[in-house]
Amino acid sequence: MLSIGDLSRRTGVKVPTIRYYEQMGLLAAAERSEGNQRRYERGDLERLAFIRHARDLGLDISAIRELISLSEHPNQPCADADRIASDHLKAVREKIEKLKKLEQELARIVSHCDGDHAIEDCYVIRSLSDHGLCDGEH
Amino acid sequence: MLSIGDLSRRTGVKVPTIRYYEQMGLLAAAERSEGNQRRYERGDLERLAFIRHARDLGLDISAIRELISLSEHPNQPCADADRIASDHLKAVREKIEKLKKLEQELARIVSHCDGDHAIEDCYVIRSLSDHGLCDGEH
DNA sequence: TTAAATTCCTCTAGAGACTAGAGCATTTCG
DNA sequence: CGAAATGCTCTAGTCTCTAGAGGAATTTAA
Ligand SMILES: [Zn+2]
Ligand SMILES: [Zn+2]
Ligand SMILES: [Zn+2]
Ligand SMILES: [Zn+2]
Repeated sequence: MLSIGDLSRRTGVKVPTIRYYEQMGLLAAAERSEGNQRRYERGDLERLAFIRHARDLGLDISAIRELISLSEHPNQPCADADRIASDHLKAVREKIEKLKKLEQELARIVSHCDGDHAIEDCYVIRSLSDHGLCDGEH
Repeated sequence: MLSIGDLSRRTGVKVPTIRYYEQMGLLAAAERSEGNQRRYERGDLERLAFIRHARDLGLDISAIRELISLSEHPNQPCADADRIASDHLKAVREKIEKLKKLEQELARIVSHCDGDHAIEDCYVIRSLSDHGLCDGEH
């Protein structure tokens, strides 16, 4: 039986975060010691590692909740799990595209300023005041 | 004199957001009508457009607050403004790098699953359970 | 065995950048 | 003049945690 601190050390998930996941319904409510402290076993360790890995890949809590509930029906088809992952991949790609546009615009703005003149002539300030100076939309 | 709704229509910033910016100290507290409604003039329009553009470029409230206070000292050197923009550009680039790693990993995971088998054999679920199947870190 | 050190408990609040809604007041238009 | 549109303040909710208060349980060392 592991304490919440043990679980935390073994998974790299902070103690309050573990309690938060329990509250959000990702982890089943743990058994308790006589003194009301949480006690975990191997299965909880695995599930928390699953959650952690999914979070690291950027999935949100509700997606993880779905994935967990899917994984509890091993004989069902995996189409839903596939869709969740594909949707997330799509969202990540869209985010990258947006950030790339920002990056281009910001790089252009920064390149016009050598940091060595007065604010009133500064291209950084001027281009923030006037989107007309930008190349694209954002 | 413009009402808050006029300002909103002309800048594309929603009314509650304008009030929020005032509360955060980005916009000066507006003059008021006899009936206590906010009244704006041209200068406020320009400042709000500045804020909006900076937000669209991903700068956060505190960076914008700094930029505004810098722009009120037109004769000072622009090194600080330059630094704020460069730091932000750097942060955007780092975010892109992280997302690209996620994208690769997710694309790999999704490509191993055709969505047409049982959950217990599903590569999506298995790779979430085991980071060892991943190519890189995240 | 007992005292000290560590870990644990619950609950509340805060982060960031808004957004939604309640309940009421003012302004505008026909 | 009366209805519709717009405005006001205040509170609470979004999301994923994180920090802290105040107190209880557990572990370690003397
Ligand atoms: Zn400059
Ligand atoms: Zn622009
Ligand atoms: Zn599959
Ligand atoms: Zn991984």
